[in-house]
Amino acid sequence: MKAAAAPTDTSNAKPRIREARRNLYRQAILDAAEKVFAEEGFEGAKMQHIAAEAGISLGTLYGIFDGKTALYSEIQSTRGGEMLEQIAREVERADGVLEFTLVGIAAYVRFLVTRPNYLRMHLRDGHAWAIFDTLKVPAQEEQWQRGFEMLQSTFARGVDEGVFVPLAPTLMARITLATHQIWMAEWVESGMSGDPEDLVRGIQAHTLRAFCPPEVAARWLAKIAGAAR
Amino acid sequence: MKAAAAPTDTSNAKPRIREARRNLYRQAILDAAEKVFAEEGFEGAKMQHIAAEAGISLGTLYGIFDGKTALYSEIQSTRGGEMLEQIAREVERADGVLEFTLVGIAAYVRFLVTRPNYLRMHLRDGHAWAIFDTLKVPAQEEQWQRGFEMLQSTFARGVDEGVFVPLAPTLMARITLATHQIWMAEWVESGMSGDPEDLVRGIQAHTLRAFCPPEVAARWLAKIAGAAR
Amino acid sequence: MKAAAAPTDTSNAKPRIREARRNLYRQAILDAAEKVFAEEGFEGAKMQHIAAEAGISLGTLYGIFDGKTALYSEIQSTRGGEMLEQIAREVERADGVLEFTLVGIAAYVRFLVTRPNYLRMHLRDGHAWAIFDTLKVPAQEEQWQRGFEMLQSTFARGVDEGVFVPLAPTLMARITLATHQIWMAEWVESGMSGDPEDLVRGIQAHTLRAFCPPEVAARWLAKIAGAAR
Amino acid sequence: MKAAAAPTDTSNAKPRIREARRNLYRQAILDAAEKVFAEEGFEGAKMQHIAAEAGISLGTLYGIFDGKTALYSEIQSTRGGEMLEQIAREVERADGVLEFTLVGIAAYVRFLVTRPNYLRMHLRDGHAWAIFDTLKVPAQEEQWQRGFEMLQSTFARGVDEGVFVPLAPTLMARITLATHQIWMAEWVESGMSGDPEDLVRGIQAHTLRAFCPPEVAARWLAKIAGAAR
DNA sequence: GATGAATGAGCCTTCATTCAT
DNA sequence: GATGAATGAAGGCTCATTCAT
Repeated sequence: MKAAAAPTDTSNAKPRIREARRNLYRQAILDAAEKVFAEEGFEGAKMQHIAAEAGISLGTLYGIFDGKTALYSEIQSTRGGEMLEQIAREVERADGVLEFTLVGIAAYVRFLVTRPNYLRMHLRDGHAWAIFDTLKVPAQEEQWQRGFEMLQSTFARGVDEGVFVPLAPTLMARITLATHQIWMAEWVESGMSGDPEDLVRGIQAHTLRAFCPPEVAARWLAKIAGAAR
Repeated sequence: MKAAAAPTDTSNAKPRIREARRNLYRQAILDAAEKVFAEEGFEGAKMQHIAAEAGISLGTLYGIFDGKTALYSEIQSTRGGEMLEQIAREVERADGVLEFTLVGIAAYVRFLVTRPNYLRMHLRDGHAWAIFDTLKVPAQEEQWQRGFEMLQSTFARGVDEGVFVPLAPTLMARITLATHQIWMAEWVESGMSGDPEDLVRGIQAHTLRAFCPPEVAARWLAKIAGAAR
Repeated sequence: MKAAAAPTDTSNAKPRIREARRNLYRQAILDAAEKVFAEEGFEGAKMQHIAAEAGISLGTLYGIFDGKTALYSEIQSTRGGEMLEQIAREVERADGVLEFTLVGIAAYVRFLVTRPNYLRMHLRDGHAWAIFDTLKVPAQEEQWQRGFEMLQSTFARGVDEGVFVPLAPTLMARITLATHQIWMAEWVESGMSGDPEDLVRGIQAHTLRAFCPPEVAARWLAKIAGAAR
Repeated sequence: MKAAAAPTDTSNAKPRIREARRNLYRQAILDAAEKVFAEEGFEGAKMQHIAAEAGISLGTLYGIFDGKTALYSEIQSTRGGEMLEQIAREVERADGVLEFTLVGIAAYVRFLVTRPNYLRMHLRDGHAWAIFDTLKVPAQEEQWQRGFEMLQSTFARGVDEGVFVPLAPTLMARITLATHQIWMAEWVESGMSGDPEDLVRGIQAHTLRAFCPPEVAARWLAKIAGAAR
């Protein structure tokens, strides 16, 4: 029968190829969804719109993701994981709590700055991450838990070592993130045209001023300025 | 002739009562809506749900407010206005830029802490106020513009006088608000049981550390600690 | 108790007075409804609007009429009855079938011309009266049946006497009415400013031409022209 | 490479089929809507009802038409256009103003008689076309304007040539249409069982009697009677 | 009796999701 | 596997009608 040769028939494709195509779609969908969620928000985003943006059909989309929520969830999970990995990778070569913190900030900002759509989704969620029961999907929560713990424990250590003023580490972590977001929101608003490294230094400086005892802050602020020269 | 008593005459005292009841409903609706918006967000909120929460019918709700957007808008407008007024009233007796800032922070926090539902709506909006084009209703924008200008110009003055480090006033204003919100989010999350005055002092201290030169920060931190004793 | 003297209390009014007031309301409502139905059509008309136009409350309106349909029905019934009565009164002094017809036309037109709102309702209904199953209310049907019979039997007699060409009397009656309506629609459209007597003569002439044998038409057209001098 | 057969390629023959099915639905919807509008009127018609009548779901209906008004508009526009075209086509072979008029009448009647639902919608609108500002949709107005001009200018020419009595062409056009409608309403009411050609001849005869000088009318009435033998 | 505030059924429309082709 | 047409549940809003004051 000639049916087997119909253009859409892929039943004789090797599993490897099938998997590869599936991953291709997956990525295209995630990219498209990120863009649409960034522009329209979760409720405003239409599945049809996402499928069109990805250049596939609704059916294919649903064949790969279970629904709108699952898709959203997946983005948060994937991007969040990537972000955490990248941060973890970069902070490895850091020496000491403060350098660890500053490098982490830089990694975090650099990651988001190169993923503007995810950044915009992130900013849209606002402080949702700071009040966990308003998060749309559990995946977000898990990621944030992991990231938070990393950040929190760093702050806790820093407080112990005296490089940070005595504040609740949780609060410090949240404020740090919120501050980052404000800075990046401004960067988005101004057309994403500013130099991301200025952004990094600005946030680092602010963090030092906000959380370190004066003399510690002064020392490190000088270092940053020196590096920027 | 006693024409004034003709059957169709309603000019007696009725309007007063009518008005009173109307205001009663109005308030009940606003409270209910605030609660529902706080819990479900704008898109997730259902008019039917709001009406039920207010203990009235859909028809009555629509008799008083023009629709979902109008209702949301009204809350933002009213609460936003109240908040700005309260802040303006309290900062009047402040002396100097820094005291002005600290009193303003206290007023802002105290206002929101006593309106938890509005606070939660506020936190839901997240940074929408920081990227103006994502605001849902014009009323919100106007309010924020006014509030922002107040805050910004204060920071600008403070930078000129040397009580603040040299940062862009817009950024300072946004960071301040974001930080407040984080602190309050944590307070909400912990069941709204902590002493709001601790909240006030925490935020004030953080603001001082983050934006003032060390010696200025030190002096005022001492003052705050003294007052709290 | 002083309650008995409250302005809206009418329990001690004499039945005569009560009846009189009721009729007063009745008329006010009918006038208001006629106007609103004329302007907005049946579906577009709002009971609230009608009550306001009549200067009374919705409750009073519903105390006197059973609902929107009943109100509409009542107008059709009342106005239709009035119209038929007036026509019957005027044609009494007519001599012969043709004069009877011409006087009837005049009476019909004069009636509607002095009730522009009812006329507009009438025109809005279009040919509803010509396809009985689209009539909104039974009252309309009864009235039209009576009026139709009058007109039909006149045409039937005229056909017998040879003053009309042989056509189905029902059809003749309907065409006559439709033609009237067109003429009046034009009059309404032009701002109701033309002389109604020109309208009467125009319609009479058209009817003569359309339904009489040539020589009969010619004779009566001359009479009409003569009367108009 | 056989890129044309890639899984996401749909450029084959599918669009043809899709278009065909779409047109099928389109027609089914238009038919259903025509019927429902005919029976219930515009306001009374429910979209759910139309979808059910067409044997499809609401979603599909809305996928093809933008809404109730658009659907109504489309019917008026399409049917009106078809009618005008058919009339224009048939009157082409007419010779002289009077034959032109008679052929036009025949074409108009024959068109509506074969589209009973559109006819009933048409009759429901009543004289709306005679008072343009009551038309529901712009599409209707345009169609009527075009048709009217055709009819009017024919009457105007006929008046000039002396084959019609001197009456305002606008009025003549309107009366003609109203008369047609009455005749057709009767035909509908009687179960649409009468011979449409009788209808045509009846209306033609009436038009001749109503608008032509006696001798002209006599001559053409004889012609019609001859043709019917 | 008079009022008009209150009710809630019902309608148009959207969009996440399914499934026949 | 891929498609996208088809589905229908659900929500915002209106307005005829009722009934407590």
